[in-house]
Amino acid sequence: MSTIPARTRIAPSPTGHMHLGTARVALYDYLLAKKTGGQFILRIEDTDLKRTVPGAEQEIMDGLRWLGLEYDEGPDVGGSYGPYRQTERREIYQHHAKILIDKGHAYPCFCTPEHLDKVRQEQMKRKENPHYDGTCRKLSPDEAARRIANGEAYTVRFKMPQEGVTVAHDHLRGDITTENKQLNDQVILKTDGLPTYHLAAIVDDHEMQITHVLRGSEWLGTFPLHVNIVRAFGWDEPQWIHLSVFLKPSGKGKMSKREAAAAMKDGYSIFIKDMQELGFTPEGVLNWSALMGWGVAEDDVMTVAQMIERFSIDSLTPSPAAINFQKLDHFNATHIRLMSAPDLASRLKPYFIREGLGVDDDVLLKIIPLIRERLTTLDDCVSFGGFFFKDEVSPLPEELIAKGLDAKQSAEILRKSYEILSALAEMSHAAAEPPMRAYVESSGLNINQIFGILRVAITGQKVSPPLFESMEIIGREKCLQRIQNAIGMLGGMG
RNA sequence: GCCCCCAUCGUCUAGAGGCCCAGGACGCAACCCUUUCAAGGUUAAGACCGGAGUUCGAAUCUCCGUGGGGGCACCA
Repeated sequence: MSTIPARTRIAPSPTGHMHLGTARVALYDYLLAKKTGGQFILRIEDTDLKRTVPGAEQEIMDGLRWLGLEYDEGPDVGGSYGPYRQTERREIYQHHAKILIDKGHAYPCFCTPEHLDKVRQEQMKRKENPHYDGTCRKLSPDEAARRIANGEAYTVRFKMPQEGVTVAHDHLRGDITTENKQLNDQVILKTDGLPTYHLAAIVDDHEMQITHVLRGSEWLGTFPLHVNIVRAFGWDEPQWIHLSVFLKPSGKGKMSKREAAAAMKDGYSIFIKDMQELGFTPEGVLNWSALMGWGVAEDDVMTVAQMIERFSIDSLTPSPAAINFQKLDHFNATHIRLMSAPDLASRLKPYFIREGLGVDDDVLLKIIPLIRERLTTLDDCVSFGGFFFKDEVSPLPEELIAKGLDAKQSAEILRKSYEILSALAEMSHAAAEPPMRAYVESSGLNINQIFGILRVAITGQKVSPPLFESMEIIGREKCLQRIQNAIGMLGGMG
């Protein structure tokens, strides 16, 4: 394991909602930085003005913070390698584009988008690979200078080698060899004076002294370009690590808008901003996404601290991974069970409030042991424990009638229960259960029938936390009142 | 079409030539526990894409197929 402190970065573009893929790369970046005592950096890649959406940058920062992936340097926290927003680094890129031109590694291109489009069409018609035809590569520096002076709009293209091969080294995949004739003279500086990703990322990674570049495998296609740019500058390369992509749950193709919508219908999402609302925890989301692309042999339930402990870029996997939301449920539920009661209580409170329930903090703390292992997502607390915070419950009359009994018999059971329970000074678990069990014994009825009716009367629902523990928390008066109400409902049914 | 990448249970993965008639996790099934629902415990079923090599020996190395994924923009 390398002991050199790693500087890693997550470099999202603010063009839409922050999704799972970004979160997972950020996690690995974070783990590597923390593991080695280095820094984790947020850099906003906003060079495409047309695609930038307002609020997206904030969503990224909120998302990272919600996950607990605090960055050491970034647009809103500063740092000694800023600015951390690429639109604020315009001159840096222009300067570097000029260096490349002066070194003969790049050239101004005056071709219009229309012309380029036409060339591309013709190439495709001839069944050739679409590529830049090299018109401006042949221009003499003098002529190029003259046309620039003339005020002609131009881009800057990187001059790719045309013969031989480019060998790029990826940490997970080894050497990736590409024939240079397959490569293309890509635009690195646009007519608007802003760089494309290819220039911006390379320059920034160097200037910000990034040691490890973790990114999606969708960048493999332009990987040779990137290493050629680094080499043209004469810089040292960072360690390149191309991660696997996420596939949709079926494993057929990557997540699409349509797929994201389908997930939402099932109560899942690939967007970080939705996660909290859906009741997922940062711990669960992190643990889950960490394991898609990271091979851990055993003991796969991990806190972030444990992940830092065990993380290694060598154990990352290069193959595509199908998203499995059931596993998210599992990790989420597991981490909920691992939380301390006060911690869980504070996280649950907003979900009760969201449902318009008034939360008594003492009661909330008391119900934690009762509902904790029943929760898959945090918002499940409402269905399992909402009745604790209501004055009255409204059971469905038909649910008050146990299987095999009629309304009259059920009402009789409730009356008898009332008699037993009202005789108690306190509605404690210890006091209430023995006489009720004795009653079940003597009645000749099934325990599920009697406790079931009582459960519906007390909690208003057929499925609930354990009955007597619940009754203890609800309290004597309220319990007796609820039983009365239920008897009333049954009476009304004739 | 061209280029690149990937390939172990349904899914996520362990496995870096003999420790593997392949281990863990999710899910699934059964049983135990049990006042409902969970949780927990025990058990079961379930995979090395195919074919050639290399080797005494291959899930592990090589090649060829096949399948899957990604890319081929003045987007990232």
